[in-house]
Amino acid sequence: MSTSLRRQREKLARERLILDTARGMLQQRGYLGLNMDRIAEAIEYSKGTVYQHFSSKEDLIAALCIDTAQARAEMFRKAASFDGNTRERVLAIGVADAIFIRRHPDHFAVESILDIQSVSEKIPDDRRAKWSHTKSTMMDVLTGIVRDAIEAGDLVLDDTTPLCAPLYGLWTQSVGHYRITSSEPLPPFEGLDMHRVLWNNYNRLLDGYGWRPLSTEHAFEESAKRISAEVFGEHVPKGITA
Amino acid sequence: MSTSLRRQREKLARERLILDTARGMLQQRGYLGLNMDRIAEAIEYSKGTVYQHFSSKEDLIAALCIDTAQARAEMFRKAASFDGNTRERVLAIGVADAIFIRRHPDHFAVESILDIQSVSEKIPDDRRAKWSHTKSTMMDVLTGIVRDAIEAGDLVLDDTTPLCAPLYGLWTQSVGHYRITSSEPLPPFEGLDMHRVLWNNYNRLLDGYGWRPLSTEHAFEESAKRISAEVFGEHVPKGITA
Amino acid sequence: MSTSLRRQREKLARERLILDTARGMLQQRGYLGLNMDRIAEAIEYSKGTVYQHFSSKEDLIAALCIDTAQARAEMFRKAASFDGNTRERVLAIGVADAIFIRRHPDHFAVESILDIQSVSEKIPDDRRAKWSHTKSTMMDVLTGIVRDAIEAGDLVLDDTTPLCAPLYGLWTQSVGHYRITSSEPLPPFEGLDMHRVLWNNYNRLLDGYGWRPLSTEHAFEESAKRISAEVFGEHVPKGITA
Amino acid sequence: MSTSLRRQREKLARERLILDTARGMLQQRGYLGLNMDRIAEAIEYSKGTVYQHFSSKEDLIAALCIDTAQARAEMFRKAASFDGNTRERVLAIGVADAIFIRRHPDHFAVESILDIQSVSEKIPDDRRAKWSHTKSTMMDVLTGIVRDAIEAGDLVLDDTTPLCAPLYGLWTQSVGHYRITSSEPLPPFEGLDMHRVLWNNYNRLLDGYGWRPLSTEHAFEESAKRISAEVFGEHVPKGITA
DNA sequence: CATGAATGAGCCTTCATTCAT
DNA sequence: TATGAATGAAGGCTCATTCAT
Repeated sequence: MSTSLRRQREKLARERLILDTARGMLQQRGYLGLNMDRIAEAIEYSKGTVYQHFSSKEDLIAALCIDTAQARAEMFRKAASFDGNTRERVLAIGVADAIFIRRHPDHFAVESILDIQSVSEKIPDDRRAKWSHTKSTMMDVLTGIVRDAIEAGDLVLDDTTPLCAPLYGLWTQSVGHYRITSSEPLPPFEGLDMHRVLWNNYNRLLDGYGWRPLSTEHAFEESAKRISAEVFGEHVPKGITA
Repeated sequence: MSTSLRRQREKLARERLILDTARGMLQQRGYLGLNMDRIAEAIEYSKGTVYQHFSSKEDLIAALCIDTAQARAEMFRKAASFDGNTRERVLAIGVADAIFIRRHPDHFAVESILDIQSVSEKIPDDRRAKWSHTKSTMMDVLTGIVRDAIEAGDLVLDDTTPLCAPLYGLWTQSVGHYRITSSEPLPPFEGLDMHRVLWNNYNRLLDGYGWRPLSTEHAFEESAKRISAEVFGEHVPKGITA
Repeated sequence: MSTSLRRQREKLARERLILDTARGMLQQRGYLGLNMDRIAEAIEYSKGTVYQHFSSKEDLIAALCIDTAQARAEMFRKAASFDGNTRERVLAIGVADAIFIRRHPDHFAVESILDIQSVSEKIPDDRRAKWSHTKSTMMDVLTGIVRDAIEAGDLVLDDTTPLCAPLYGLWTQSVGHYRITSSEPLPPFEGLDMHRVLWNNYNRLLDGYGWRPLSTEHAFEESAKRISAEVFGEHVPKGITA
Repeated sequence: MSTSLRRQREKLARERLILDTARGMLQQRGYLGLNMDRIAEAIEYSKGTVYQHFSSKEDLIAALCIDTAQARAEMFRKAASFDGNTRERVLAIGVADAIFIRRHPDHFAVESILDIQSVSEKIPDDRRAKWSHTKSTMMDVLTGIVRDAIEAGDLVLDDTTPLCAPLYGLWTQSVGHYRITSSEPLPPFEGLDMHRVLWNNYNRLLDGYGWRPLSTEHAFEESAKRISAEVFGEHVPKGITA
């Protein structure tokens, strides 16, 4: 029946509305400022209605996280499919992440809430499964690039180094960079463009792995510009180019 | 008078007791699981007594953070004074941090609480000042090593690269590593020794900077063993050596 | 819909219940004896419900004050419209106030709480506005009578005497009388009917102003009886007549 | 022994110190802002010491009240002994009170605290007795003047009017004036010099009683100036003269 | 006598969740 | 299905008072 189809659509739209509202609140007032009353008021529906979509506050936060992580995964997928050499493609991930952080500056903070045990245990199983799946999807994209690089001979890893090692280097830097820049800058970093330093460190690390072409052999800033424009239709994020 | 000296000692001991108890709670139940009632009950003193030491819950958390950060700074200082080349000394910091993380697996989680605005604004000025000072101290140790490396000719940085750039690479990896390992491991990393991967990435990054001696020129695993033993009187942390 | 109308009614009834309960508590145990827990218990609703009506303890006290002040204003309005000469009308206000004090012996004590700065600053803006408005309304009634008296030639004020001067004389006596009688009576007043003394002093003051007819020219006790009966449907308060 | 005499002196001095400190606190931060911790800190003695002087917070407040009331009684006594006619002497009390209010603007607020039952019942018997005695003393001075006035033929009261009636008119106005001026001024009173209005009303009331000489027969403003200067060594308080 | 650490009842307020309508 | 009034456990904080030293 078309009625139920319309209902279906409306339900999805309301779910979107709740998520977007909650995200805004989280950004502005932090975890402690997020509460079900305020959400209900902001979306102009009742609290009961919110609970029809999300079984608990924790469930809502998990949904929020998954929602953003899916957007991130999609960006990574696009980045990985950039038409260039493998080193360009791995850097495309870096570009994607820089853009993502700019778009969702609060994502990691929300994510870290899910690691709190008392929160985590209230997430329904189906939601938890979806969360795992989303993260896996994201990692698969990344390991795919490394595999391609090895196949293409751009990267050579010795037997004791796992496939994901270079990825882990990029990953830790990205996460750490997010954490560090979300506090007050420490004196030695004050006034510096840390995004740029991060980008350079990506290259130093990959150079250290000997992933070809090295940063001394290729103008990756040019690549970054092309990736931003072609893949994401945006200007290259501040910091990646001088 | 000896009486007041004893009082002084008892006060310090109780402060220790509160901090240790609170730390344990934070580890087990997160920020929301930490509450003044529970602490008072656990230490078998009244709530009022807790408040005589810390003016608010936030003040207590800040004190907790400073307490651990001071231990970390002290470890960094010791590491930096290791009698070896500059590259060994910078890796000594990595060793120190690995040991620190093993000893205080919850530190960064606590630290991130202080970045929440609603928390931060309740920290008394004197405590806040101490917190800043502790962080600065720590960074000074690190920049000192880079300066020494440049002076000794072990490291050459071009004009566009700030002094702290290689540090930032290590720093982001350390922080990111902590964040990542505090959640469930993702599939590609499952079963791997991520400490070891981290340690290798430190070396790859420094190799990428051309910081001499390169990891291909020196057996840093040996250095790590010596550092652990000589500086910290411990076995080298799991992961740094194969 | 009739459902929501009933809800509306119930809500108002509960608000009444809370106010009346709180008033009783304030009377019996003072500001410090008024607490939200006790109120909730007394009305047999939960604390949360009380807070759905009044956003804070201070808000509740303000509401209490406004509630009673509105009753007072209404009594003043009725008194002022008494069909008699202007001096009778101004005394009608005195009669009204005597009845009011008998009905609400605690009102001024509550009112004085609102003057405490720490209390005042927690009153929400809308409530504060209503409070101001209520007080203004009351004063307008009073100045109206003076204006009428001057117009009718019953009262002549020289240039240096403001319109509200005789009012202020009545006002201060009323407020002072309230304050004084709420403590233990002092020796010279012991056993006396202070209401009667107050009433006489009203007349002496108005005589001092030459407000016609003077108390020597008119039997105001008779007027008081009529006012009590006709305007308020009550016996004249004890004290006004011998 | 002279030692114990010195002790005695020191004790009295400390009692003064505590009272003065407490008074200041009450003025600045109200009843809720007055607490034993803060007092002890301010006087730089320990809490235990404060409790050696006053058995409870309520006892302290009562002592505070008595202390100020004694000063007031003393001022009244001086005023009553002014060398003039009885009407001048009764107005001297008004002048005294105006000066008193200027010196101790918070006195009545403190006094009203003692009327709260839960406070009152914690006052030790000896303190309570002293409080009663102080108030009686004050009233005796006043009734003395009325008695003198009747004896001198300046005032004639009919049989139904108690001796203290005119006094009560002044008293209520004084107390009411204090209460009213301690809140925000209401619109009709805004911008007016209410002290002056009060003073005029004193005269109107006494004129209403026919207390000779009437305000039309004598320049009481001149008397007020003399009283202020001769009795209290101060300028006449603002308001009493134009 | 003086001290001040310790106490703990008491208070205000918040907010996730339920459920009758 | 939507509503939102009602709930009540939970938690942060204060402060008068006591008492061992």
